[in-house]
Amino acid sequence: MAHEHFLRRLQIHSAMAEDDLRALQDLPIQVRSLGPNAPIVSEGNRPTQCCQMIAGYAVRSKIVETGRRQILSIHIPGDIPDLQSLYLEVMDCDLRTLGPATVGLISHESLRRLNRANPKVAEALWRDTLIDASIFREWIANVGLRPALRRVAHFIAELCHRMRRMGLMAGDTLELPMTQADLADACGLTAVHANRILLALRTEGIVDFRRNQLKVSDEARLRQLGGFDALYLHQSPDL
Amino acid sequence: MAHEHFLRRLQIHSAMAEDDLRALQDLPIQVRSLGPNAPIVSEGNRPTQCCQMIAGYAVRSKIVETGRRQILSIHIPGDIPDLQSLYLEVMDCDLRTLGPATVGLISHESLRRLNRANPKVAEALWRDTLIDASIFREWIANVGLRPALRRVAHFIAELCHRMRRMGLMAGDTLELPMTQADLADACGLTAVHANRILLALRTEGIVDFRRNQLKVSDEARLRQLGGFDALYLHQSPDL
DNA sequence: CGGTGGTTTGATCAAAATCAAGTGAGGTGG
DNA sequence: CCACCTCACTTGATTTTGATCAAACCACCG
Repeated sequence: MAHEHFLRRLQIHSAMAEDDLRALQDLPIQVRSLGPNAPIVSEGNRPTQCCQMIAGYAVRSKIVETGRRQILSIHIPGDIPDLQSLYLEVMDCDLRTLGPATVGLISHESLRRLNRANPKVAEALWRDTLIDASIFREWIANVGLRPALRRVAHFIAELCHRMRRMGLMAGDTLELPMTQADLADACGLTAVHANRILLALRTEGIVDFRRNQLKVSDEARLRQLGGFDALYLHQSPDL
Repeated sequence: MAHEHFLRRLQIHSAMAEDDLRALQDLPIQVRSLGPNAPIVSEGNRPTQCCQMIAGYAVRSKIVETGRRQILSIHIPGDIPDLQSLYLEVMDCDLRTLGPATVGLISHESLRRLNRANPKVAEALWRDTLIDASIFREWIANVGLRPALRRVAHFIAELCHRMRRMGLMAGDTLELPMTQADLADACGLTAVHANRILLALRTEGIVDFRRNQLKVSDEARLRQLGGFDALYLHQSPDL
């Protein structure tokens, strides 16, 4: 079922009644499989649909004048990484897959109609974009003032928390098709330095990330190192 | 009139009909004067109202485990820096004034009621929070991968653009009650280094920021240096 | 007049970038 | 099946950027 993760995602922060859920489930969705590193939408585009992650990962990113790339967010199944495009005409960043991924496309038109018809759903989607913004705030602080080791730790801690919460990470390992250069771009580091940080985390016995396999041996220390506190993810209190 | 800047602000990105504007104007608002560096809301709070800037500046910020502070955004008259609190229960960052400021408080209840009654207005406010998020994205890229000089240049270029657009900056100077330490916190630098960067910008004849007075002598070079492109501010095309 | 908070300057240090050269695994075509 | 290629990763040496430490300086204020 294409909507399964999506509904779970929204219910993490917004309580909804049966008919709200049904209305969401009735949204027409067009499923598409994408290869690794495939563009979904790019800066300057004017999309007419939103993209919901069904399987795999995607990242939003920007290129600055010096040619370097910054990853702004990472997205997991259930996320709608470009929900902002529903009310912002033009994309201000790129969105592309990390590994192979499958996404569901939902037209702006059907989403806007649903928003007008169902304020509860509109509120949930709005809240979703607000949490998106909250994560950006945390990332500004992360790249702005944490040293590299803590910065990488925070990134991994957040990812694990979000994956676990969606039931997508059972034990302590995760399939994560991300190169060290990608990780570097997400943390505002160079690939070389990211490599050394990963080595440090490995020898410390905290996390081992190699060959697209992430193994978290000491999640408590990881969180503590990264100063990770899930408050900014705004999940409902009983989760 | 307390709503003046606020309405202008919303109309920068959202076209609204007469009665939408009137509905906004009818929102009950409680005006309050604040001293410099005064807290408005803090991380962990559960506010029941939003704060609209009428005069002066405010910043949102976070403190991380190492004790350092990161400024996440700067707010000018017309902004609603904590609009996100309308649908996010608990504050994930602090909000405080920079210099003396006057703000207008609007209850969540009245805003939520207006949102339900008037979808056009709800859409405008939603869009406002989406632009807020877009600015965060730009800031992640700014602190993540620009060297200090460009970073400060981008910060100042953005501020000038936003002020000018609101009709709050006529010539090339601006009253800006911000210390060099504040500027450093906004750019993820130390105060000492921020000082040296400001010196460089001054001797280059680009901007002169001293004693709360910002003078922009060469805005073109400032923008070019900071790689500033207003796209991410999502103003309507005719502005 | 002496505080105090903000700014300036200098000297030193540490973190991360850059430059450079490998290694190693997987994939393709001869 | 092997040779070769490419891309990701690794490691070392060096340089740059910005942080840290320390000490003045300055303006404003009580």
